[in-house]
Amino acid sequence: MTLKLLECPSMDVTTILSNLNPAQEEAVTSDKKHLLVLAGAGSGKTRVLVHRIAWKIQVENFSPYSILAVTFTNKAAREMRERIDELLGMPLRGMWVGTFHGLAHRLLKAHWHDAKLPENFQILDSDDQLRLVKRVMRGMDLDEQRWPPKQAQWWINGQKDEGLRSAHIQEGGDPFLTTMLRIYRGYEETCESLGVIDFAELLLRALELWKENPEVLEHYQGRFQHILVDEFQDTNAVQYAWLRILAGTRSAVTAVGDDDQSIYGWRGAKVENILSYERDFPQTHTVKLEQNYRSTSNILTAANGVISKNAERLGKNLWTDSGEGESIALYAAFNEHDEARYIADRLQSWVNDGNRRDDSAILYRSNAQSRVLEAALLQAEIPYRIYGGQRFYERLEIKNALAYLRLMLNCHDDVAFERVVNVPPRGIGDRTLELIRELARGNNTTLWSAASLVVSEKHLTARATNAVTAFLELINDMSGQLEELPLAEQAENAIQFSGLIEMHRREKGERGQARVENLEELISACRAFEAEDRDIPILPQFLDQVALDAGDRQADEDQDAVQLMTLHSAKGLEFPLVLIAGMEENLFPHKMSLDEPGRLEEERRLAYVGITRAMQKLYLTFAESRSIYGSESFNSVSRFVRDIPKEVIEEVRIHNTIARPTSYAASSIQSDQGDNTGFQLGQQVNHKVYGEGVILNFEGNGPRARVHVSFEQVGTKILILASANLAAV
DNA sequence: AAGGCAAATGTTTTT
DNA sequence: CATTTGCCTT
Repeated sequence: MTLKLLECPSMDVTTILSNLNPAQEEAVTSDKKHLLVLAGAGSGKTRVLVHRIAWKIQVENFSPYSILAVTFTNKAAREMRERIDELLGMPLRGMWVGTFHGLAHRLLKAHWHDAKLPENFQILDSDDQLRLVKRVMRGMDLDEQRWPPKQAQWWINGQKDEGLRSAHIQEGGDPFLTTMLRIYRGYEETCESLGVIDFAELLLRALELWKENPEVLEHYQGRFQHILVDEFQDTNAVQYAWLRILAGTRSAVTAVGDDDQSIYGWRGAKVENILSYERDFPQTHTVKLEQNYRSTSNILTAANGVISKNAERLGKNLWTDSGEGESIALYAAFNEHDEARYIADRLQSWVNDGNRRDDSAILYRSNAQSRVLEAALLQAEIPYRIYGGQRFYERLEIKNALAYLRLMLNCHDDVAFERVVNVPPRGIGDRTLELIRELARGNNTTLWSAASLVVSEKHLTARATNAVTAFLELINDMSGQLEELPLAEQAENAIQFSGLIEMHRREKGERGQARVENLEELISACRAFEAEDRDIPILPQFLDQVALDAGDRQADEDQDAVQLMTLHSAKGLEFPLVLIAGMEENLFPHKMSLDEPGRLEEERRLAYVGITRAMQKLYLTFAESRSIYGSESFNSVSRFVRDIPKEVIEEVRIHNTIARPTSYAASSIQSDQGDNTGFQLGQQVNHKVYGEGVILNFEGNGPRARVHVSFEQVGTKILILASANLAAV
């Protein structure tokens, strides 16, 4: 017994500290009250966090029960827990690890009464929220053209992220503010009466719970002696306030972040929180992690070159002791198709050189860019996997199925009721529904009760009454069968009896098929779901989890595939090979961010994030001509490319010297040039002698046209189309 | 009440 | 260009 106690800690100290560099070790073992770790990209940020937790538990003998670790994404939370378990060699019990939203939810569930919420409050996702905002606005008779509901939703969330309720906001003479405020008030009231809360509300309520209930706060302040926060630069005002109040004067806080990787300002994140930290948490020890273990020095030179142009920085300089590595390739594509083809071609040789596709990624600024890239990969038969885009639990068919499950659990769930009362179509139209809504408002009851009343009091035509009755009975029957069934069977019943699956089966095209498959996927997800608490029925647990987790693991991980994603979703990831497409002004930096210096700096940080994802080889590509929304635009190469020191860049093809059409000429010439030639601008062609190339320009029409082709081997040639014998590739 | 057509509308995203 | 949204007809 004694022997064991003596033996273990010393062994653990070596395990916990082995393979840490001096800065990392300093951060892990720091015993000043608070700790701020400014961790550059690829400097071992998560590692420090995980090892510090292990240090607190195994060396300083803190109970896991007294530790709280907060992240932004479910994925990060899962990963952190796994890595701690792994390091300690056993699963941790009692420690709270979760997202801000997940933890807030947990608190509100435990203290629903003090938080002034109904016990079974529901969480609105942004789609539900938008529907509600629309509903509120319609009730106010606002012109949806003049006041877009999306904008109102955005505005409300912005206020909530700042911790402002409608009552806190001063009304000026500004008609915009007046209207937004009116909507905000109406929306607050509606949420209140429905017993639903949106994502921002989750955080705000949790903060207010503590502010207004000192005894609740006291309990958690006493419990959590150590609070650790990941991605600190992404915290918004409410999250920061939440941390401060929880920490109080006793708890020790560790914040880990990187001001250079703050890319969510548009969502309410405040980099300034890093600056306020040392002021608000006195006795802070600050450690900078600047040694990078990820990238070659050429890649870091490029990254530093880009980020150093930002004025608002705490200042860090990444370095590495690994070698220079390969130079950064820059490709000037003729248009977006040429760009995509080049990328596919580079990926092909990556694989031919014996590398895995999994180790490569194509990054872009906006999702719209993925289409062309996909087409090129498809043609080159390179398997790929797209991240982002629509999330599993946000898909229409999935949300409908979940709405049925929610109704089965609680028929007074108005949000779910509205969603599926006429899906699939069962003859309950707008007129009928409006009557039910009115009745519900008048009697201050739920839609379900109002619908029952409409039936029993025969307010409607026989046909409509029958339709409503059928719906009420359907839900009743389905709820009746709920008892004691495994979750997967409950879901299967919901999908089956509601007619959802039948509706999508009949839907024509691939879309219907995909939706049927998604519904089946939902059943598998139910089968795989494990209840956290065995004493509570499984369905409500599942629905809560689903509300807080987008379910982004849907992509099948089996196949070795190239990863496609936006620069935003690439944060936190790394790949030996990275290709960043669309390095053009107006696209990246995006034209919407050009006017405000602050937003431009954020774009620059995004470029920094993108570049630092690369471990071995980085390609940057841009297109001289790109069609966006059908019309062609000519953008110059991104300023971020120009900020990379020349000596680490290798231009793949000398910029062709052929005068490219000005936008004026383009509109008049392009419509008739190249007609009847069988080829188009930017097309990849093959020539018997010169090899492969891309069509840059036409002179004249038909077979007698002359064509400018840029060949990979021999540069640009001008050929007579009729005698050149070009073959399409 | 449901299906069809014209018009509008396009960053980034987690929870 | 492509997709979604709203309006209008049947």
